[in-house]
Amino acid sequence: MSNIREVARVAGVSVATVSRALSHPEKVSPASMKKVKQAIEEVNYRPNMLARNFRSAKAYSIVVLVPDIANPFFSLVIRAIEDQAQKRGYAVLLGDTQDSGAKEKEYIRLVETRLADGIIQLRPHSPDAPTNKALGLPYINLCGTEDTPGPCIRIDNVLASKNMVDYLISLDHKRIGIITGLRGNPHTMDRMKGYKQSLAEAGIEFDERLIAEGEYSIWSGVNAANKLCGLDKPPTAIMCMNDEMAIGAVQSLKSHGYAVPQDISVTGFDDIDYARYCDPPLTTISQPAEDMGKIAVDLLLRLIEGEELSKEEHVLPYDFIVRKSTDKAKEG
Amino acid sequence: MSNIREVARVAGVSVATVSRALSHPEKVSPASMKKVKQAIEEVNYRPNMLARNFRSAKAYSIVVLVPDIANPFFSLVIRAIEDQAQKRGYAVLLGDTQDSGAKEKEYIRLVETRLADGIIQLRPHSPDAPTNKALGLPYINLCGTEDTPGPCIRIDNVLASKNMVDYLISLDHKRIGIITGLRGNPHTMDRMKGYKQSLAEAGIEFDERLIAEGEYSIWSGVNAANKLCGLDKPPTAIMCMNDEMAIGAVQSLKSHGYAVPQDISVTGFDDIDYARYCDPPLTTISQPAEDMGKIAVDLLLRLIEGEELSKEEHVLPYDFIVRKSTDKAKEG
DNA sequence: TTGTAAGCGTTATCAA
DNA sequence: TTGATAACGCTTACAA
Repeated sequence: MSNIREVARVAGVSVATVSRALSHPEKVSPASMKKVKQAIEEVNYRPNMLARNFRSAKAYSIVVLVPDIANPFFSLVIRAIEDQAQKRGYAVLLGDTQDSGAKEKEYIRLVETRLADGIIQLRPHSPDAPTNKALGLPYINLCGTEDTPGPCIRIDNVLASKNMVDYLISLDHKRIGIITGLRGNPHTMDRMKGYKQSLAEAGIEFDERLIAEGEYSIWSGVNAANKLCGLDKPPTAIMCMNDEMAIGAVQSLKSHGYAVPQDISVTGFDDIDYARYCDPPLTTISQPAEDMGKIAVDLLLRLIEGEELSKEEHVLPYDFIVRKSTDKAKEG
Repeated sequence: MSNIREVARVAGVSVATVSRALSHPEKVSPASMKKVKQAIEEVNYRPNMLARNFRSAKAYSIVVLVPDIANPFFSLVIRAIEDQAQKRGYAVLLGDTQDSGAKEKEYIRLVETRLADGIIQLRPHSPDAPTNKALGLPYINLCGTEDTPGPCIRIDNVLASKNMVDYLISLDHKRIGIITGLRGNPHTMDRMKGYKQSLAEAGIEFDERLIAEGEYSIWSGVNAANKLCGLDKPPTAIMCMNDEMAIGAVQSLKSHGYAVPQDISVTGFDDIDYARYCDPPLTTISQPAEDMGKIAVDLLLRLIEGEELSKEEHVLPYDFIVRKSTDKAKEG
């Protein structure tokens, strides 16, 4: 494979001139430029970026850590990250952790060993995650919560959740079930907080029995809804902490003979593509996935370029989307 | 940041010994090993992989080109690719092309400039794609068709499609509509071929009017189904070339007052997660996404390591999955 | 504007 | 088993 020396030889100039022609064209005379270009053509030269990166001590790549790339909401965000990163000249290293601390660690090592310049992590902050010990590395948290230390980009989950319950209450619902994520998950805690706030404001007593724990998968939504169906007095509305669980819940309710929304209203969270096409289409919260991804990249690159952002927080607006999965409560 | 020289100095050995201690531990005496390990701890040394890669002229990373990461089937495959690549010591650079030739080119350049060692592309072969001109680079095609040149991993789309139509015919369907992808797409062509084969074998005449063109999105499935609904004699079954279009079709049929499957049967392709949870759950073809991803990585690494695989083809088995979206035809 | 040459951190060759 | 040293391809002072 041809290298810069070869080009210099063919062009009849020095390697420095070739290097300059490529990186700082303004510092090279038109005559040299032409010779260099011709030589590059002639020997079919492709700069060795491995050498350039090594020399400049930058990898021009960022790691994106995600618990599961198959989650449709995450893949939307990642698509935006990839796009913006490429525009800014960075490659995206995909780190699908599957919630494994070991995998997470390996990706952190990529940054420690200079193979990547920084990390964007999609998931709420967790105090015992390896990413916390790697502090000092350029790191941006995406989709986190208020408790996330360092720069983060998110929506206000408490508020969004409260909005949703407020809306259900405005439809005269009083027994509002909730299908949560795992108890310790910060999203779960935030969204639960909004749920409780809304109930409290409306003077509705909080009822422990109306809570069913899931873990953000469709299947867990089915199970949780089964549990709520089995109550003496099932809820007239169920708020789910994401769309997948809502889709599972709807399926479960139907199989138990309940019509959605006539008998029971169901709501989701995230507004993934399928929220719009399932039956009935889901009332849900839409997070600005594309903006989040783009902002995350821009912020991370500022960190990589040495800027200090100690606690920059971007709380983005969300959309409240009403579709057909919610209706007036049957009973007063 | 500390380097190998620093470690050598602290350990009181030469840089060569430190390097060997890390890469070829068996060539180092226990005594030196111990000193090196201590020194590494002491100065908190992390090898600079940028330098290692440069020196060894390998990036230890592969590019995965995908038309759209938000497609659930692709994300399943990518998850498997990431997992296997990490196990083999390679990083995955995500290239979401959005069907843009320009983006595709930039990722090919990553390989040409040594920043990546090879490419796995998820999508059928297309004669005018930039990836074809980049021949000579380690390249594996995934989810392609029979026409794909070079090593590829796929299922037999013609056969799978024929199986599906055979099944519908066995349920007494005779007017079987088909919602296709874009006409020129090799998957579309293969699956259409299977459709026609099955009809021909059953002695059912091919009817141009029963074809509706989509482009593999939910929305296009809605549109295509709208068209089929408008026929004088709508089909009694509709085979869709992927699950997304099937989900869209089901929604359209319902909104036109048709019950699925009582009035019209619908089938999908790919068996994405939602196929199982939509209403009704889809009869579909399941592709072995995980095996495909794993095999692709193993094959690509063989190419990267210099092996010749000129035309290795892996045609994997698929599963035929019967769920509730198909039923006996109403009329004889 | 151009060329010479040092140096980035590692690995590998060779000699001891 | 170890150490000295050249080399990988590029960028960039510095000198001309």
